[in-house]
Amino acid sequence: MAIDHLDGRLIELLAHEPRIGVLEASRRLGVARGTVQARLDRLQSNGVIRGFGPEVDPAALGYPVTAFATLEIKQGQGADVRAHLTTVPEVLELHTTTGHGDMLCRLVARSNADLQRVIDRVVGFDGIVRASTAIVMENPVPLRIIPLVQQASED
Amino acid sequence: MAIDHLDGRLIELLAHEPRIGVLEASRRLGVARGTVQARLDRLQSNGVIRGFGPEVDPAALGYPVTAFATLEIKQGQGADVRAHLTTVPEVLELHTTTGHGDMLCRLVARSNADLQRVIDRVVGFDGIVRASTAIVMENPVPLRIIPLVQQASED
DNA sequence: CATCTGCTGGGCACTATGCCTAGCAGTCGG
DNA sequence: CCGACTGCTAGGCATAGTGCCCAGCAGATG
Repeated sequence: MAIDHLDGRLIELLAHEPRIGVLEASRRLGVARGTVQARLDRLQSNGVIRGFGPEVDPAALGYPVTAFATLEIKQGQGADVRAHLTTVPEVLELHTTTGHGDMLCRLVARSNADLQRVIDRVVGFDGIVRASTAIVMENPVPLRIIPLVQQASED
Repeated sequence: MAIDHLDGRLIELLAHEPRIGVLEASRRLGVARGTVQARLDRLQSNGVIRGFGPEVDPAALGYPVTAFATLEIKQGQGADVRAHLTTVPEVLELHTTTGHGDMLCRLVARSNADLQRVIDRVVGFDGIVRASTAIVMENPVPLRIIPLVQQASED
């Protein structure tokens, strides 16, 4: 379940040079090719590595504005709200949380004006009582995993 | 800058079968290999596709608890707080947002008890006035981009 | 009309892949 | 102490994909 140091180095290597092959990776890590292949297989069937999907930048697609919306949901309407939000392409992510606000979602939009349209679409649904939105100005730490991998591989 | 329908189909294909090669992709899309190669190069130098890094699941690394923390920052301490949060491996993401002088960060932890340790470490810093944390219970919509790609490729 | 750009379809040498084998070191329960 | 088991090494092999080239052709543009 936990990962060892070699796993950690492999993940770091893959994160740094994603299009690298198994053979090249084995050279860099100083181990046999079969070892890298076996580790990769294990990490993937473990679920540690979910996949190698392309990381698409919403800004480059024409959606430079990101915001987080906290939604308050009417009791018992959770499933309906989830289904509704799933149909909105600008909703990139949705979580249900503890606390008074029940859901947190990440939105993108073409502009600040467009964000209004997106929010209207998001909250224009019966089960949503109230929404409060925070627009992202800067992203000092973009989604990262390497530091955690390093910590996890030192056990 | 914007992407066309072929770009969209290519990204979808890559998202669905990440380890696919250029040749196989060209067969699936019914175009020449050189075309796929050229599109991929363009999407990458465009910044639309940032990379193909491995998607690591924090839960599989032993960090099954996710939380979002809203931080209130003392005026003028922003840079220091950013630097501090960057050093905490459990901080996966950090945004500065509009609203009452705030930051929003995504945290993970080994357990609910461990989350307390992480939060203490995060807020145990001078520039942070107050923090409110929402623990994630469910993730009905995991981070996704395909619906947005589809919308963007229809123009 | 000439030029440019993007796609096609093909060819080439080189390299990586997937899959196999055999040997060897370390671990663990009996 | 032994046998079984697991994980790594090191190599071989056929197949397939890659990177890089070319000439031709269609559509858009000035």
